[in-house]
Amino acid sequence: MCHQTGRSQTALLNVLWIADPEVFSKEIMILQGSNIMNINPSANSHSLQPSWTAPYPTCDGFFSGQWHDVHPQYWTKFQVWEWLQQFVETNQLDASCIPFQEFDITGERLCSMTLQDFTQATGAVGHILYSNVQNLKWHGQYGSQVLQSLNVVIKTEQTDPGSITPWKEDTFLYESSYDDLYDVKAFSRSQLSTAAANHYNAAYAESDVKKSQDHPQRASVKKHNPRGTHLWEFIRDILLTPEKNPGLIRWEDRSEGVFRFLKSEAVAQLWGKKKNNSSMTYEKLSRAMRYYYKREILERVDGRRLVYKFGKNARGWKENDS
DNA sequence: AGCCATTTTCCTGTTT
DNA sequence: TAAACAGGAAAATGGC
Repeated sequence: MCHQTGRSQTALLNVLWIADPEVFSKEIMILQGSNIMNINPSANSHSLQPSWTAPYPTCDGFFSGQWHDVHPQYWTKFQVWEWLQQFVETNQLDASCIPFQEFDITGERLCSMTLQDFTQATGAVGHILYSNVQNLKWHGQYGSQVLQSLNVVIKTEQTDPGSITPWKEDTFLYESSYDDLYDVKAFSRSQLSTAAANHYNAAYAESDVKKSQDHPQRASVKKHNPRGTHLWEFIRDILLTPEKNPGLIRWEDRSEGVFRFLKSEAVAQLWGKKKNNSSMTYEKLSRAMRYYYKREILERVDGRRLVYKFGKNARGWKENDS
């Protein structure tokens, strides 16, 4: 298979996990929404010089004219490339995994590619790319805003009507119940890598509101819980709540409580935001995580970067826990 | 005011 | 080489 970084195993798992096209398209849309993607081809490690040279039309509106607004059949070469780049980004793959030169094609050609074409071009990742294209071809939301699409996708995940408010631009500002008021807009626009953060902040702030409304006693501060929510609970809650977790942390082994940070710095930023600490980093967050080993809230997972496992003193992460 | 749990910050060294 | 991991030390934080 193609060359990968040390993340090869987990990257593959990641890809397989994300095979659910609905989840995948949601992630794409969320990430796309914050320009997390680098659309400068020269910055890509592949240094591909695509044949398209026309500058990409400027987006005055919120993401108008980008690949997700258009049926893949009508994608330009740039849009195909953009979609691929997003795929790599979302899955934290090494860019060398994808032979970009094989995709110097228009959307029309892309849509005509068979599964075999994809697997020949990209190996094991091919079937995911193929299914994503098929999904976009037949079930995509086009012609308008990402946000509209996002709402649709979120609605499809909504099992408890009324429990989730669709995420909208104008609902960025939330009144949070117990720990802070997120100026999500100001925060997320200024941070790296945080379309994820945008979405997360909105969802997280809202669920805090809901939690305190439903369970006022839980919102009250418990003994020696100086900051309202412990770090491990914050991490757990991201994992347990898909709408809070647009590709930030992912289960590696759900039943064993093994999980992996996908966007470690973005999570740190969010933790910092929650604690009103703009200088939080993954390095500092991870030090706090390591203290949990001794308390058996976490167990070590040797040899796997960014991977942790809940320990016997961590509560509420198991599937049957409420 | 002081104690305590829980980080946060900083650091040096090691591993991947 | 960069990023992540390890863990000591000390400071900060905020509830009790």
